[in-house]
Amino acid sequence: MNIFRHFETRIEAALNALVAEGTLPSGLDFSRIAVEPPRDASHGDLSTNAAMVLSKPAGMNPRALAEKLVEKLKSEAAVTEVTIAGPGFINLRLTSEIWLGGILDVLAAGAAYGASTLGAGKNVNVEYVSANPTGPMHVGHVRGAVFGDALANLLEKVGYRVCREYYINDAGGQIEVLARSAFMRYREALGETITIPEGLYPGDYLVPVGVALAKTHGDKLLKAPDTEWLPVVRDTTMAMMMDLIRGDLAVLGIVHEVFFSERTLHQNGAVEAVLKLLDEKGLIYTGVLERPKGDASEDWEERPQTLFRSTQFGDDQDRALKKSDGSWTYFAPDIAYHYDKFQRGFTTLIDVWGADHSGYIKRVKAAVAAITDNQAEIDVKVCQMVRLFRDGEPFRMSKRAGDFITLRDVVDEVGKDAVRFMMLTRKNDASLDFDFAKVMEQSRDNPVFYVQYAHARICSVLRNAAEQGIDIAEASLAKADLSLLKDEAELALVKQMGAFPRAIEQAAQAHEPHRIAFALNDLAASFHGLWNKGKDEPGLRFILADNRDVTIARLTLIRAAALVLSAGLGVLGVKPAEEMR
RNA sequence: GGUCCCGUAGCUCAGCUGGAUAGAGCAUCGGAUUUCUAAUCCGACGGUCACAGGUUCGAAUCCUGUCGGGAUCACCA
Repeated sequence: MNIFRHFETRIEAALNALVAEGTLPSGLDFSRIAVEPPRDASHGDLSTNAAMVLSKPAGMNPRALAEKLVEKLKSEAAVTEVTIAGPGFINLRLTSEIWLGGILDVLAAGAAYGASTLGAGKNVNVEYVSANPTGPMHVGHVRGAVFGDALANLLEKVGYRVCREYYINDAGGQIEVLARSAFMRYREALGETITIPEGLYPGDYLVPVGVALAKTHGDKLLKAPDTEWLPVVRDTTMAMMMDLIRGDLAVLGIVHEVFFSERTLHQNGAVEAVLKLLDEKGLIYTGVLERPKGDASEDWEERPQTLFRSTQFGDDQDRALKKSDGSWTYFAPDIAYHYDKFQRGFTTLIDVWGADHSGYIKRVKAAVAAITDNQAEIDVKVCQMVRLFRDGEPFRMSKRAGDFITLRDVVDEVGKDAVRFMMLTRKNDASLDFDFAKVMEQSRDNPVFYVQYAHARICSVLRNAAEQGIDIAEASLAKADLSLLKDEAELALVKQMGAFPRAIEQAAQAHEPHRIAFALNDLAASFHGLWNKGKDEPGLRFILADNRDVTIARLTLIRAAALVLSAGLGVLGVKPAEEMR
């Protein structure tokens, strides 16, 4: 049971009762009412702003309204005290039984703890990574990949049906460049000595592609004209690059359900179709864009182009759909792509992009609004840059060919779990510092370690208990007398666990998985604090030789805490550590 | 120049979609260990929430403007 959600409904019931007896007018909007933990725990267990929010529409003084509401809430089960504070906050204090009961919920739910039906099975499409298929993924892709994946997990956790999607940019000019680069490697594989010309991809990840081409085609392609070998080489290369990328993503534990090819949109006429749709709405014209202000470059020239009236949907400028030579811009198939998502039944779209694409948000939102007649909502999450540090020193990747840090480099050095957690310790729209040393550091300062250590510590205590012959089977723990948990720090931990489902829901609604990382850090802090309290007061230790019942109750408590930690880590895609070594 | 993001303690950052006396970690200072792993914990110190207006019962949070930092810009993808 989500205690906050439970009391939300109880408060609404109380308000409805007040409406029924004429104390409050009907037709009030309850949507802004919040039930939350008070900022200061001394105020109580729960706090609601109901009286303040409803005061104006009800035409009542907030405190007077609060008093009426308090009358109703006093009789509520599990409520021990109701007070009015400040401008009209209503603070509730609950029995410790109801909080302690939450421990059983955790045990019953296990790693699924915090799951809810908020999303009601609604389809959500999360598009993330979508890196150009021209080589292995580099470190710059990692944050968006982890963010998108954790967000997808989070939405699934609260009951959405999530489609994880990757848009393959396999139609642009860079694909031909890639194919030509692979062709060089093909010649190399046939025994030629090659030098990769300027402008082609020099990376040696194409060497296996050349070998594969040579194996399949022998020297047949050498004699063929461009028009013949190019499609062959392109398709083979693309397939191998996507395998490479899927492998990279797998290293991070990421698996997409749908890989959507841009090229298919050109081939099946979807781009023309969506342009026709926009044209019928009168949103397309031929015109000339103005020179961007502040652009003093020489090579600017006026060009008549096919333009989309994105300014009608909040964009700053109309946007080109065709280049001056009549071919499509990148934007045109992208509209078709988003329309395709809509046609596949998605009315909630989330795109995860890097900071370098932020200038693209308005036009895509405009396009989605236009083609779906505002029937779909799209949220574009931009992940700001990751700055890399080694031992506190920033370092940049040089642009020189081949000299970039790959996703695999990072994962090989610090491990999948550390990378994933660290990437989620900032909100997406703030830039993030990633220090290789800090991620591996075993200290309070490193949240990756700190949270893992809390979990491992609990596992360690449970192992010790088992060695001492204490039955820690789930079924036995479920029968513990939890009323023996009386210490303030114990109850604080229990309340924090009880608030966890709420944290999950709010993170999901805000599309902000980083909040889970912070909630876990807080939970770990409460546990470490409790553990250490047992040092000062031996009577508070988890395992007491002379009191089996209290021991069982405490082991149940920390077992539940471990489950909550692993539930949260699960959302982040991080495996909880059983021990630290 | 336009657009987007950021600006909160000396440093790195949270701040629950507008709530109560703005919170953590690091650093500094003072404490706790024959350990259920001290790889941890407890306490103290530390703030004009960049600045100026506005909206209202109430603003770090929303709006306008200014300043500072970053990203980005028309036929690349």
